[in-house]
Amino acid sequence: MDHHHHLQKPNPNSTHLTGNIDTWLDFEVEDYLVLDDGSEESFSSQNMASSDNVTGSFELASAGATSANISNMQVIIHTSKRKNGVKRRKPDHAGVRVAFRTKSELEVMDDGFKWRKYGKKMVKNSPNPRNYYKCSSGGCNVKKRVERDREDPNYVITTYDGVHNHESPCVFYYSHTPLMVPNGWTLQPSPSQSFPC
DNA sequence: CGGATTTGACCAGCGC
DNA sequence: GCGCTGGTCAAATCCG
Repeated sequence: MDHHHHLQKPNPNSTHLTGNIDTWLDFEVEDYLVLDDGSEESFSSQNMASSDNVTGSFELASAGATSANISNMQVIIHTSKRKNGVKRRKPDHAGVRVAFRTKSELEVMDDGFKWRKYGKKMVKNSPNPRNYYKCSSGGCNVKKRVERDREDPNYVITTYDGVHNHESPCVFYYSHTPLMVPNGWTLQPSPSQSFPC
């Protein structure tokens, strides 16, 4: 799969961010894939290549030309979980799940999509609630969960589940090739400074 | 009034 | 089966 595309960050709508963009973009390679609870299978970059749940992974590197200090962020994509060969998830799920972890004071980040909150749950062993969102675009059943990291409350863990059947309403430039990218992100053929939203 | 959110109820896996 | 847990539903409520 593609390497080293320029990564456009999700829409950092400043009206919803108290911190600056640098805070928002403060990813570290090891920062993203900590899935929280024991029921989740989590992958490290080492074992994911051998995991049969992983359909694909790719590495995104910033071209370094912009002020965006995304450095070598890596994103995990994996399919529906299986147990004893039986899919546990509903078939209408696209089966693609992406999780990453960002340092943010805000739980909700504007990633360019419209989300409708449909649930909130306290999870075991965490003082922080987990919030459930569904993409509010018609016919698109992408979901995401947002929760604050249990052992480092400065971080927010966002898990996207599924692939949008539509483009982000705020994408102006995007590749004509339907590459698989994390929801809310777009691959760009070349570095760009413009973030239309 | 219409759409989003809140919140307890409900449900489905899973382990025992 | 039963209880625990996480995910979803939906009625009530909120808010523009």
